[in-house]
Amino acid sequence: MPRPSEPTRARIVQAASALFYNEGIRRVSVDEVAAKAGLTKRTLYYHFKSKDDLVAAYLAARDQPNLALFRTWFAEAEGGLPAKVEAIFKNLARSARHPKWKGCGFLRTSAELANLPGHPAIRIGAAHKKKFEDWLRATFAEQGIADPLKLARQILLLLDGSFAVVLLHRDASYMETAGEAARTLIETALAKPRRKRG
Amino acid sequence: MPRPSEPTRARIVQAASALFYNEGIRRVSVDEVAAKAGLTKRTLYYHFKSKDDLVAAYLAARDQPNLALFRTWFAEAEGGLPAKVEAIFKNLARSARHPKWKGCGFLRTSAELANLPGHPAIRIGAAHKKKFEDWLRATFAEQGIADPLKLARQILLLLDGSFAVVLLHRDASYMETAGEAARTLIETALAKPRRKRG
DNA sequence: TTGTGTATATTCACTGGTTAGTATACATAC
DNA sequence: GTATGTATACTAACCAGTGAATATACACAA
Repeated sequence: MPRPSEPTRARIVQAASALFYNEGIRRVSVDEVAAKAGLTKRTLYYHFKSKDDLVAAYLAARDQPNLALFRTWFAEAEGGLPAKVEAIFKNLARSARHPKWKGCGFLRTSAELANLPGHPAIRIGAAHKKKFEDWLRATFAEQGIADPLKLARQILLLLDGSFAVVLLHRDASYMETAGEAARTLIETALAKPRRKRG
Repeated sequence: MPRPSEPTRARIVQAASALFYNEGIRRVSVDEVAAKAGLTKRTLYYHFKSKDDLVAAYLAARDQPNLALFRTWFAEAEGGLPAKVEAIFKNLARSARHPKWKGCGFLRTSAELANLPGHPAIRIGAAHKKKFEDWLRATFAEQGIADPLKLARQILLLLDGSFAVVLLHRDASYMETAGEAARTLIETALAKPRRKRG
């Protein structure tokens, strides 16, 4: 087992993240990543066995920070469940108004690599979205919502829909519209009987 | 004014559409498109001034047929407004279960070209989605819904969200879940007073 | 009917640049 | 003196776009 040089590896992932997110995966060459990381391509290939491997590392590094951000926005919001979920959308809208914002890296990667269904990076993206969905589901279940998985998936659909739509139109207000829809769905679910709907 | 050779041009767009949709825009070379169309690259460049021009033509060719399909699904569905909108999602789920399905070409293009915000192809995609949104808005307005634009945008968010999520997970059942959410939102909007909500 | 000019349409062969990945050698640490 | 880590220099393929020549069709004059 080789002991990997973590600072170097981390520096490469950081450079790759910035370039892949800003320019697109197929647009960015391994040479560019190496140059941005301040080392040669050959060194990069010492730490990563292929470009695909590097792409997977780029998304893996985004997994936990992204989830933590969503959880923080939820936890710090005032109000009940609908307001706390809607706060995620409001915070996301604020992020999306930053000029460097370019959508969701996981979704954009799955769109760009749609011809390679089993690609490691796509698997990491799918796992990331599943974790978010499961966190929402558990949160809804705690609140006694009748079908927490379905509601979690509907919120996820609105969230990922707003990533896609805002990227296309460059109009972050769609995220607030999605937040209102999420609020409506949650309020409707809360108004239903706790066990199973009839 | 040159008289363009329409059959040749159409054949190129057809070849480009299949390749760009299946493999991704940056993955596909102009040589591949020319080969698939049965002519040389130089001939292709007689009909299109650049690859970007060809990408724009690929999406422009999908605009009207896609909209017509949605309108047909809506028109042919039984039941009231919620059921007719939900029918769009059900039909989309059926399409998405086809093994060659790879998401929404407009959204995937905007994801792949996110580093080129003003790209002609992105403009065509944005216009396409606006047309769909406006058709929904007009339909909702006819039914006396209080805020038809907001509801239309929420349905669009669910639709584009299902494109993104189903592409990532390769699980078309998310489209049916999105359809249920759409139904809930429309039923809630129909239950509200017709003019403005208080 | 035949010749000729012109715009449309197509091909071959090429350029200059880029790309993922590698063979080999060298450095550094312990 | 051996593991780890870095750099130089290279390959073989690919890629967007172009220069120059040619083929085809059709209008119109002789």
